[in-house]
Amino acid sequence: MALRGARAVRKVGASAVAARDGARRRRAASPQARRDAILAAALDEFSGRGYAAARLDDVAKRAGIAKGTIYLYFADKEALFQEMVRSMVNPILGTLEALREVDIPARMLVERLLDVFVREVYATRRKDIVRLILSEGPRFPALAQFYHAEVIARVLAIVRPILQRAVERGELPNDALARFPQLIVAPGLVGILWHALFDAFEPLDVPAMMRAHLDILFAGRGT
Amino acid sequence: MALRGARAVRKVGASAVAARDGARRRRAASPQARRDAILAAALDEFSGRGYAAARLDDVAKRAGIAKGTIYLYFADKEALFQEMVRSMVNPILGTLEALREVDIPARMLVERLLDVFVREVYATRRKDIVRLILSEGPRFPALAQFYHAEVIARVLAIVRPILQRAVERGELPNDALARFPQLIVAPGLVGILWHALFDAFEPLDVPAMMRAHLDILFAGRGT
Amino acid sequence: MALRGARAVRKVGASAVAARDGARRRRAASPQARRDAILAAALDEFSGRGYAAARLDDVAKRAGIAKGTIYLYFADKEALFQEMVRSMVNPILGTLEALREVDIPARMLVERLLDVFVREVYATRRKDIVRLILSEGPRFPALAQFYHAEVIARVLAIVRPILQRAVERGELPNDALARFPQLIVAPGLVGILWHALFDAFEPLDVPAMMRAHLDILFAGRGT
Amino acid sequence: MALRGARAVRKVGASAVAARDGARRRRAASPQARRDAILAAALDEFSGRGYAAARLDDVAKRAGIAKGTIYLYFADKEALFQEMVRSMVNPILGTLEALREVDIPARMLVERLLDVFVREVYATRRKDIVRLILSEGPRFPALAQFYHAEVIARVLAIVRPILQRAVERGELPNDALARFPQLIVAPGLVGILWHALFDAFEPLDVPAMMRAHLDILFAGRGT
DNA sequence: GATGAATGAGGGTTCATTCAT
DNA sequence: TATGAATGAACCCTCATTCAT
Repeated sequence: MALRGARAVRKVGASAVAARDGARRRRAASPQARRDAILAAALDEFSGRGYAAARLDDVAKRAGIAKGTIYLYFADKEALFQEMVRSMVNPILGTLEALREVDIPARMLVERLLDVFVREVYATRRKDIVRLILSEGPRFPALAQFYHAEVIARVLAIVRPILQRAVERGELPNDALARFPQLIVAPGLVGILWHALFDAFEPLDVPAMMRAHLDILFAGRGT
Repeated sequence: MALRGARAVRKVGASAVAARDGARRRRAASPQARRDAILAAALDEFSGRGYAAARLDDVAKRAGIAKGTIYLYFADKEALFQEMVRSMVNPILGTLEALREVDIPARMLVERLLDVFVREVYATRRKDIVRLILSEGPRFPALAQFYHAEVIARVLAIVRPILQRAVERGELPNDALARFPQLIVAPGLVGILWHALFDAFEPLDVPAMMRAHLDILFAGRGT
Repeated sequence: MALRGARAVRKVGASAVAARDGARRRRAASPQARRDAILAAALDEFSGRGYAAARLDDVAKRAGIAKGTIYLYFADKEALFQEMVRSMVNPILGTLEALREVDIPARMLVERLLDVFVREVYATRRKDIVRLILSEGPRFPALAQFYHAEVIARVLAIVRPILQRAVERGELPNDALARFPQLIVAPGLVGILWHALFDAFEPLDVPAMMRAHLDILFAGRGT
Repeated sequence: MALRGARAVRKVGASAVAARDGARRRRAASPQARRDAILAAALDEFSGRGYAAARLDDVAKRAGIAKGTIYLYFADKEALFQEMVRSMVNPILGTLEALREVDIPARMLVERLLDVFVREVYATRRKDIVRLILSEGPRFPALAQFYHAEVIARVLAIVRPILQRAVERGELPNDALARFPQLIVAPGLVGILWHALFDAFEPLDVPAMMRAHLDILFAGRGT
């Protein structure tokens, strides 16, 4: 108590920019709004430092709340992390269902898929979520499983039959894509990772790369 | 599991000798051998837990040495990490140079590239290095820069002119690959990440996917 | 168990209403009734976990009120604890006065005392109060003093002259009991503590032990 | 580091008297000596504050070591507590065996028992151990079981047959003590608890009380 | 060089207490 | 008066780093 001044010193990392303590908040934020603020702060901190190095102290500061408040909304650090990821992934699941149109030409399907990816993932904070899943997934099997079941498997289930039919109809030169639809989004991952790692040294025009990717997938079959 | 057991009290008494089980013999290992043992142990621990969660204690145990010994070879945890990555990346740089053959058909170049990737990266511990760079790179800009400069930029420099020439000669249906050679290895990354994240739920035959990828890149142009 | 479950996130939303299960109805309980409910809940929690480990949160849940309400009735955790003890001790003080009958034979006095102990203390929640005083007393000198002044000293003041007179009249073989009347209740404490600690391993028939104790105190002097 | 001065302030409780930080210790204390120092400090802190309220920080200061050092010798706070209790109880187990003399008169046995109690328990730190077991036992069933099995049951096993024989030989006026040998030590517990709770208000001559107890147990049968 | 006991800053988590509603 | 979300000090425990041997 008497030490307040001294103890308050403590070097404040860059992530503490948003700190706003000292101000008696206690404003009438709805529980949902407060939960969302914590999730948003968590996204920043987790994607900025990685799960292990992120500090709940910084999450709290960034969310404009006290550290203990986090525990009113989430059981612990791990739960906060996983729920944050899920909260970012869930809204896109509906979008995926919109792709489920049986009689669409393969090319149109792939175009839509890449378009959704660029606009809903690459251009948003979701690209950080994808990076977090790729980085932390091995330590959070539940999360990897969730992402596989809810996103990957679902997309594959939609895409595979359509590509298969396209192969049978001769719309595709071979069955490569039908057998490995993962190839469709591979450049998307490269885009996300390149952006996080190498953009400072050599920028990459990811949307243009995605279009080039499309040109390759449907080469010579008219644009 | 064996590592977990360490959570019990580290008995300080005479029984501590037995704690060094699994350790290499106490023979007078050459400094180089000892350094290599530390690097090998570091690779295991870092790729198993991630940088932040890896414990130098475990690295030491795995290397069969005392914790303090690590500091005789490396300045600190971060230096160990970075030097470990570099030590894994360096040996492949020579292999890359071998690709520098001016007058090679584009397809053959790409085939060799993918082959090198599968055999020298995907089938080895280097796949873990790639994962570590992708995961930890944002926190280690020096490492990202190193990897970009020594591997990425180098490969691009080799590949781009050859693809460019192939385009000019009409060997490729469009210039997509020449403009974004990143597309060549994109499936490789997917392979590595899928293997680490989703193989338990849905296995993926990565070599087969790479061949399928090749089929797409050079579709209709004969196998 | 039910309390343990609380460790999960305290859901903040609408579902919080259901969290008040087991709680008394929301009728306009009189302040006295509410105070009593808190005291009863406090007894349960304090005697179950000890002072330091008891959580006011759990006291509130058990009393069917909100945590903050406790502070409308008690200054803080310590005050709640001390007042709870006092509220349990006070009712027995009258009973003690009933012992103050000047011309009673020593044996009858002791019999009554032990009988009161067994029926009013050992057979009731007051045994937990005694345990709490014994356990926490050193950290709550005010409580120890209160208990000594209100119970111990009072009983001693009643008992001593009667035993003294019995010695003088030759009704007792020696003055041991007159000098140390504490010996009368010593087995009572053993009964309480044994019950709390060792009953699971070796049950003890405390009332029978108290009768045996009486046989010893007045050995050979007829039942 | 830069905060050293400021951080060092922090109100220092009475229990920190033995603190000696600042002085580069690292002297050649044997592991056993250091372990013992921790156990001694733990005894002080636990018996002074109770298990829950004792701070490992204070234990460390009192032992003249850093906080983390405790964890080199004990798995966690609970292990420290339990091992401390066991380390205090174990040395007396041999003494108990010395009581195992088959053909000893009942009175002599009881005298020895009470004598051991006064000299080995009441007059030593072991009285605090007994208090801790009585206070914390319900929260540490393993400890209660250990104490019951190693001390209580053992003493009972020694004492009961001898008392039984004494009853058969007519050396005792009744079988009360043979059936409830707990009555022998009951005053001992009262002595310990009184000392901790009420000595400040009304001192109690415990050794004298034990002798008076003996007078009662063997009343009229000669001193 | 090698060791590993010791250090102590750091961070996750708990919970008594406050106070706006 | 009653509520319970919010607060933040306190405390257990971990682990990178040091250094006497």
